[in-house]
Amino acid sequence: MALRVGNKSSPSCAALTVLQQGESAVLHNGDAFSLICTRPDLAIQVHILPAAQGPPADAATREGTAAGYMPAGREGGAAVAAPPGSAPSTSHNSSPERVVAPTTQPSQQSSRHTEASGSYVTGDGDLDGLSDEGADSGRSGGAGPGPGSLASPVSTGKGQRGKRRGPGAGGKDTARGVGNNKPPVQGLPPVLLLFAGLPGSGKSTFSRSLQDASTVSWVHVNQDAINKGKPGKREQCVAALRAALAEGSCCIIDRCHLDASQRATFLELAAECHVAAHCVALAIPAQACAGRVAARTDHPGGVQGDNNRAVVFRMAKQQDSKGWPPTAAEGFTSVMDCFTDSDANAAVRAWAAYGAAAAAGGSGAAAALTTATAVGGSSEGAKPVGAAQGTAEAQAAPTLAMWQAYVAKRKPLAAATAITAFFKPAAAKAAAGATGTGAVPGVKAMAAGKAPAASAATEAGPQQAPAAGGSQVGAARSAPMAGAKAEPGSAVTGARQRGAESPPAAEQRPAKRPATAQPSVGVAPHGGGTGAPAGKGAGSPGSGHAAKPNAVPGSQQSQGNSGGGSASGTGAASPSPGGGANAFAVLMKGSRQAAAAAAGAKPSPTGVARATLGGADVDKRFKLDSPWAQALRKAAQDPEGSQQQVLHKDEEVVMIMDAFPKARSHALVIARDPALRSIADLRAEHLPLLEHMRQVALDWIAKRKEQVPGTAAFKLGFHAVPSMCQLHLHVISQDFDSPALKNKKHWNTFTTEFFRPLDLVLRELEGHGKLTLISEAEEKRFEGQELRCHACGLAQKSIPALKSHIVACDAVKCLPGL
DNA sequence: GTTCTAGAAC
DNA sequence: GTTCTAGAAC
Repeated sequence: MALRVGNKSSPSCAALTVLQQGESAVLHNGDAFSLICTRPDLAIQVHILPAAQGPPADAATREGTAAGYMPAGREGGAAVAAPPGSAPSTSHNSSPERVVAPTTQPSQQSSRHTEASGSYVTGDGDLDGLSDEGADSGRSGGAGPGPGSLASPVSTGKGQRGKRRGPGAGGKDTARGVGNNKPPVQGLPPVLLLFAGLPGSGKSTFSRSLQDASTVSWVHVNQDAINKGKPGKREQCVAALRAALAEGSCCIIDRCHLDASQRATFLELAAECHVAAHCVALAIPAQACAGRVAARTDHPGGVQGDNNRAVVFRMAKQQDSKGWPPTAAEGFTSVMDCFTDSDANAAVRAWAAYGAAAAAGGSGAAAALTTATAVGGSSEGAKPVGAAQGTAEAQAAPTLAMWQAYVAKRKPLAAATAITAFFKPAAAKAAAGATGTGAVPGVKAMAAGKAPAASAATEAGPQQAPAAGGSQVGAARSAPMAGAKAEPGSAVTGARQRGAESPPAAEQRPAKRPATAQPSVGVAPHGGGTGAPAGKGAGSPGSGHAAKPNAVPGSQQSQGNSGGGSASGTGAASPSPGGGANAFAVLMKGSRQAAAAAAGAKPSPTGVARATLGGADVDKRFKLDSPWAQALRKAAQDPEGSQQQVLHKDEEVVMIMDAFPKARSHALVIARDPALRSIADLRAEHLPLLEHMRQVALDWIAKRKEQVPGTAAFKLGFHAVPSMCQLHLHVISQDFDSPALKNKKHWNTFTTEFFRPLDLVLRELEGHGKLTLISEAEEKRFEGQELRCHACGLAQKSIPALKSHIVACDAVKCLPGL
């Protein structure tokens, strides 16, 4: 089936390419709607889905709030109950596996999982997951507490709002796991819930919240306290879990689990016990985790205090190479990605619902189906997926459905006309094989370089196994039960098997993209790939920016706006089945206008959409009218007249060296459009320009690295509050070795959230149509933050001390970046 | 954005 | 003595 849409460089065209190769893709057309395309059996289906509603993810993490989840039901509790039609679940194959892994959390989590400090090794119980070398180096770093500090007598039960958990009525004293005094529910299959996340990501808090909120028996096993309240061995955890599962209790295994091999241990256990293994990945930004670790005083493993900040940052840098993020392909029935505390809250609520119906005497399976129906769409043309009713997987369906509803709600906006998800439908391979349209080389690579693949599927009929339904952009990713693999040859199995092959290698993921402390949101699964590989040309289809719009306050004007030509109307509308060419027509009809309209942007007389905050206001806020602030504007207009070396010049941009470089290599790519005075003027229509700016920067970086061997990694980004008029992209090496870097503000404007990485700017523009400016309070906070090494996180007392540290810091040499 | 200055803090 | 901060001026 031949469909021609757009041009070769358009994401939609790329999607069609995928379709024609037997793949499926999910397009998100700005704010207006999402387009789901599939061809599981070579019969292309196109569905226009209403734009998901709801506010963007909260800014809790952006603000660096401490862990501590709100009680279940507080934060839109009712809303997550999957209002009919509100969640455009599209499911078709049961296990759309993400092909692409995240970046992200961007930045904070990248690189190899090298050494961990002694505190981490013992404290978080990953002793068996670390090399001796790593452990040793960590210990030598002195970042962690000594063995003596591990003597915290209390296990995971401590701090539970005053309640010391004891053995539950149902025999919760499983080894040394801590139960919640609730009996196992007859007939409710236990599940194993594996947590993964950095120290300080909130794993234990999650456990306590879940144990409190749930009506069924949950046993919390934490290696930090498995040995009579002290850190123990993995084997002890396994034994405790085995016992608890045998008793019918649901179990939580609370370890960092950044390493896939460590997770495998517990997946094997789940298989052995014939229970489903689910994962909750707490991908909270490392900066926030470090802050929590620094502040806490009651960690049983002693991973606490200011000295352990560095532990978090080190682990964050290392986790990619160890198998982060967790994927359903590993064997998890689902993976929930939590990027914010709100996400975690929702996940708690979702898991607290597990077994609720059964506990109340109802039918878990019926509840599952009911919930699934609520979030599912019609099933025209979709084949039912093998339901696993009666299994833990089926029982978990309401949980997953709630999560999917939450994800759909929290992520109303995805990348404008960008492909955000790929998966191979089960039938595609077979069909492709039958018709000779199998995937061609490059498809997987393309997908691997793209944004994080959200769970995507086509239709989730009421008769389907709810747990199998992937959400439109859900962060819950389904996979087969660890202990009950789907039948060979089934649709489910096919998808899963391919999924298992799909996760890109760490080096393929965009983890090396500019790191950032941007703790916003998270919408896209796993932090979303920040897009195409750094070297990818601007013409690459769907630049692949992760569908992870920043959770920025004040950007809710787009909420509820599914218009822009979408025939789907309001968010409550049901997905439009079929659609076919019409859908594509709508897709291509003014997607940009739709996005702009949704973002509330109004075209100016010059055709440039102005910020909601008027131009004059922006200028006043940014102080762009000062005479001294016009240097870059003049350079844009008259590059030759600039005193700075012109590195590049074309009709759209001028690149010059920064007059006061804050690193050995520090240049600016300046937009020449006079209408672009600052980032406040950016709109979705400027995405191509930004891609061009990126490419110009990348080209220069490549040359620079040849000229200056040993140059540190580069990052690209904008200052949240620019001082100089005219939009300019900073291109800066991470050595920060420069006499012009003199004070705290200089440092923090490049190493805190004041620095807005290009990737995140692109993402926000894709998702929201414009950028949300930080408040003056945030501006001051960022500028005034204490000095910390951007690589290891250690605090420094002064700029001279910081500079000395940077020179000696090994972590600087391993910094991710371009 | 910068430099310069003065005073405070270490 | 060194460093930081704030304000003024550019």
